[in-house]
Amino acid sequence: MARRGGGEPVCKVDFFDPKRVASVRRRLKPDETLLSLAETFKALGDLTRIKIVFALAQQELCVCDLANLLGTTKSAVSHQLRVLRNMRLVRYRKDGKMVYYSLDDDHIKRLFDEGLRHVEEMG
Amino acid sequence: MARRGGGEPVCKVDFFDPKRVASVRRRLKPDETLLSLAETFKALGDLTRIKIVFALAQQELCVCDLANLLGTTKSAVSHQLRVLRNMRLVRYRKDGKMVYYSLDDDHIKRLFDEGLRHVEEMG
DNA sequence: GCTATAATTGAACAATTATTCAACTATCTT
DNA sequence: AAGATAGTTGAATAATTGTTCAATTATAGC
Repeated sequence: MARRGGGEPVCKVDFFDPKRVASVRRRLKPDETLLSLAETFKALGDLTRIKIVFALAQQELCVCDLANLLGTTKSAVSHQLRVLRNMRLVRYRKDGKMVYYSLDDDHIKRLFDEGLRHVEEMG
Repeated sequence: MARRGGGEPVCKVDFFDPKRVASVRRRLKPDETLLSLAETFKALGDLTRIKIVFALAQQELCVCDLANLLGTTKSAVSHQLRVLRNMRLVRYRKDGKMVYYSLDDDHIKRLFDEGLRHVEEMG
């Protein structure tokens, strides 16, 4: 998001179908819900994080495993895991010094698979 | 993405489980596929675009309708529609001066609904 | 207590992004 | 042909984002 200036937003629309618009507006979910939804998708909208999710869909892994798999640092992975944690996409358990991550629930795998199907049928 | 400097990437990982990592790496999809997937999710990862997708899931709308619904300009909507078009999330048909947009296929609706279910169960 | 290792965190910076504005194309009406 | 309207596009800019580096926390073994 990136609004400019401070002026009030002006709707430069010349013509629209009030019936169509009203009908959709009535069914529109609250901003709060849609924002959470957008943020969930955004959390999946990065190559590194998608790889993390794919990997965790196979099996539980520690931060070191992920860093090695992705060829990056533990720090970078940890930062990205936080994004996924914030959106409740992954969970973790501690075992001594290690922290093992896994997908939070089956929704995530279904979401991932549904997206993959779209991409693979896109050609 | 935002790499800094020019040095070669260094893997600062001290220890990892080679068996686990190798097993996951073997099943990892090609970068190209995962990048498309990430970009698809990224296209859905914005409040304005999520609202557009939600609206189009209800019914076909023209750019003016969308601009009015979202309280923004046709220009802003048009820019965002291009992002969605690029990822084949929406299609359009022209009718005179008007351009009517709709969701490209049922995958999109399922993807959206699956995400919504996750968010609404998140609490 | 001391050292080593796993992971997290905050600051900094380059890259990316969303909206605005202005200019433009295309289509309809007269 | 001229004027009006629907939509697209490019440039500019403020905000956001991902990785790196350095410092820190927490646990294990000696």
